This record gives sequence, C-alpha cells and structure tokens, in this order.
Amino acid sequence: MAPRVSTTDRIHLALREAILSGELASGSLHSIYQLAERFNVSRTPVRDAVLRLADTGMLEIERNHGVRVRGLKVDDVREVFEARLLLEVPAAAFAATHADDALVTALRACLLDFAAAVATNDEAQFQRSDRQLHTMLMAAAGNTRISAMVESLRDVTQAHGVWTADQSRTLRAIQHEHEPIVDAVAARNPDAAARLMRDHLVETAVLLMQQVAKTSGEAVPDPWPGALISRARGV
Amino acid sequence: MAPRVSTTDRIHLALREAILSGELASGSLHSIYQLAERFNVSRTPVRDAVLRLADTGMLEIERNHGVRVRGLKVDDVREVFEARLLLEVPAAAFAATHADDALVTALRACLLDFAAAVATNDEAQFQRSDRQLHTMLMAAAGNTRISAMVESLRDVTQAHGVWTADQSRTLRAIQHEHEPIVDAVAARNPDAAARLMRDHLVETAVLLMQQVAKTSGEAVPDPWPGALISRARGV
DNA sequence: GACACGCATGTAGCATGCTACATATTCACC
DNA sequence: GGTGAATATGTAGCATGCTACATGCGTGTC
Repeated sequence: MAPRVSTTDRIHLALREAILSGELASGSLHSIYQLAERFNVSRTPVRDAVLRLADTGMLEIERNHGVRVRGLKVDDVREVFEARLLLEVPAAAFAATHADDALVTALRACLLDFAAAVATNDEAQFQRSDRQLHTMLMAAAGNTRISAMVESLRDVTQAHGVWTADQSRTLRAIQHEHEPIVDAVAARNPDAAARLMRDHLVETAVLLMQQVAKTSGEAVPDPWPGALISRARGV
Repeated sequence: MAPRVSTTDRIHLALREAILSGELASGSLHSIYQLAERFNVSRTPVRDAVLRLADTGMLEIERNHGVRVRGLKVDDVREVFEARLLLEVPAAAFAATHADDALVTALRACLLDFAAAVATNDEAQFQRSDRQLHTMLMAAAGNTRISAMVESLRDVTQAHGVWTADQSRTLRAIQHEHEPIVDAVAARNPDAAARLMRDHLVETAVLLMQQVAKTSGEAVPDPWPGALISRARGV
C-alpha cells in the first residue's frame, strides 16, 4: 500500500507539531537545508510546507536568510478565536435550522467518542473528536471556503503542548460544553445553538490564552471578547 | 528601487488573471510544464503559484495528471460573499466605534480616488481604490488574520473580465455605496456602518452572480443572502 | 575607540534532473 | 466485434544544481 499522503503534507504536519511543542523554539531561526536534513527529505517538500505555514502565520520567511518561528502568542489566540466566533457561531445556528436526522445522529456518535476520550484521558482522540464535531457543524452550513478557513484556524492553535496542563479538569469541562450544542441542534433551536457555540468558543479561547500567557509571560487581554465580537450582531 | 516582487507572485497573479479572463477555459486541463513554457519561467515558481491557487479553490490538482481550471461559478461567488459578510460587516462596525481622525481622513482621500476612477472609467484604479478602502476598514478591526482572509477572498473574485460588462453604470453605483459607509464611520455610528456595509456587499454579490451566471449559463440562487447570513445576528 | 567598508558565509528562490504513477492507446485474444 | 491486458505517453512530486542576495564579521581608516 503506497502512502497516500504526500511528503509535503507529512512535513507540514511534523513542522507544525515541532513548533507548537516547543521543539523549534519561538523566535529561533532555521534554514530549509537544516530542516530537510532533520526530516531526511529533500528541500522541496520542506519548502512547500514552510510556505504553507508562513501563510497561516506560524513561520516568517526572511528572504535569503532563513525561516523564523513565530510561536503562538496570546494575540494569535485572540485573532484566531475572534475569526472562529464570527464564522462558527452563525454556522451553528444555520446547522440548527437545517439539520437533518443523519447529522444529529452523527453528532451524537461524536459525543460518545468525546466522552470515551475524556474517560481515558486520551488527548489525541479528544482533539480528533473535537475537530470532527466542529467540522460536521461547519459542513452543514454549506460553505466549503468558510469550512476550510476554520480548519486552517484550528491548525494554528491545535497543539499537544498547549493543552497538556490541567488536562483532566479542562478536557471534561470542554466536553460538557459540547453536549448542549448538539442538543440545541437536535431541537432545531438556532438561537440556543449560536449562544452555546459562542460561550464554548469564548471559554476555550480564555483557557488557551491563559495557558499561552503562562508559558510566554504575556498578559491576557482584560476585556475579552472585545468590541469586534460584541459588534458582530450587526450583520 | 521598486519593491522586489518574486517570480512566484508574478506567476500567481498572471495565472489568476488568465483564469478569470477566460484565457484558460474553465474545466480545461493543463500541465505545470506547459504553463512554465507559457510564462517563460521554470516549473518551480509555477508549481508554487498553482499550489496557492489550489488552496483558494481556483485550480484542482490531479496527481500525475495535470491541473484543472475550476473557473468561477455562481456558487463560488456565494461562498466568497457569505464569508465576506460574516467578516467585513462586524469589522465595519468596529471601525466605526474605534475610528481615529487619521482613519477618517484616509478614507475620505480614498473616496476621492474612487470618484476620479469612475469619472475616467479607469477600472484598474477603481479596483485598487475599492480594495484599499475595504482594506483600511479591515485594518482598523485589528485582526491581521481576518484581514488576510478577506484579501484572499477578494482575490478569487477580483478580475477584469467579470466586471467589464455594463461598466459605467455599475461602477458609479458601487462608488455611491461606499460614501455613506465612510460617513457612518466618520459619525462613529457602528449600526449604520454595519448595515451599509452589509447592503453594499449584498448588492455587489448579486451583481457579480448575475454576470457570472450570464457567462456560464447558471441560475442565480433565488433567495440570497440565504439563511447562513440571516442567522449571523446570533453572535 | 568609533566607524565605514569589503569580504566570507549561508540562505531563499529559481532552474533542472529524475521517478513513480495515472491515464490513454494498442493490440492480442475470444 | 467486444474485452481486457500490455504498452506508451505524459504528469506531478521529489531531489538536486545553481545564483543573487542578506547578514555578520574582520579589517582598515580616522
């Protein structure tokens, strides 16, 4: 069985994990040559992956000089979750109005995986379930570009290193925020779905900001979500 | 010395224009090698540009077979403007609450460029002014990722070919939609700014959909904006 | 000691060589 | 003629050469 996944994708994933795990220190400078040697591949797939990561803002390419790791700052978390709020909250409401039974069934199945992951403290499975649930809701909104954007935004923050602290407590808390969302979708209650999704994302964002702040010594923005989100009602 | 532009960026732009102008027919299959020869560059920058265009959904890469042009369908316009509505309307409201005098001055200057472009029927300048105005409003929202997303969304629809029909009428109409937005921002009236931005984007989207539909023989979705947008109030 | 300048070093960007593979075509066989 | 396997063709993906350039360091000058 030939590996269906391209080398570029593999390197892309590996680089992201290396950055977010702190293996590649924030602010450090590297070269395509070094990274290619590190992963035992040629420079081409590394270059492709680096370009993609630079698009999402995780790396910064300095021409003829190297690639600098941007790490994950508190402000990055703010930006990512502001965007996710603007996109995912309406999507959740839409899903609640247009949900068919198949979607609800799939969502409920996902919740079971969730619970299992929490019970066994399996963080990788937890991440997968979380992503799957959000992805299904986004898919229901029927806008592939918005879905892709949210996926890309998730990529920036999804990391083992960031989540590990205080696992058992926060994982369970996050899980418990998902259940009422699915209930609201099942009940075809868009307002509730939107409100619950909003609360869930805000909760997650604040949690992440605090953890990132702890490791980077930054301050968490005091009034968050800020005005950009509050004003989102104006659409 | 002019700011250095990479070959990749140049090809990226050229390919996008070629696709949107119809020079590369929708659905047609090409190869990196052919395209490289066409632009008199090597395959590498073409490949980079193609990968980026594939990310935005304008091209589809078929492994070991070629790249297929996806063209611009009515549904693409719907998706792009749904996303822009979700992002730009809150941003406009935010800009209205947080605008400083410098921003207002810059916006007013932009309106003058706009009027000049319309007066001389200079579509290139029109596009630049339009983008500049929207970009300034987005920048005021203080979220670089959202700004980048909107830029990318604009890229998909910005094309000479699509706009050319009925120029003198539509250009002036679009220009006149921008003035009240700037006025609302200057008056620090976020609700008005949001409403006006929404109307402007919807108007533009419908216009684009009709033009795309005319050339592709598709039907324009009847009730637009649809439920995803209507539900956006729930944030 | 401060500073300007040239050179060595290392890099990204671009060009090109090479390979596995997806598709189209031919052709043998029934 | 219909069908399926062998072959031919062309491609993306990956590896590797090559070049202009950004940066840092040493050297010369005052």
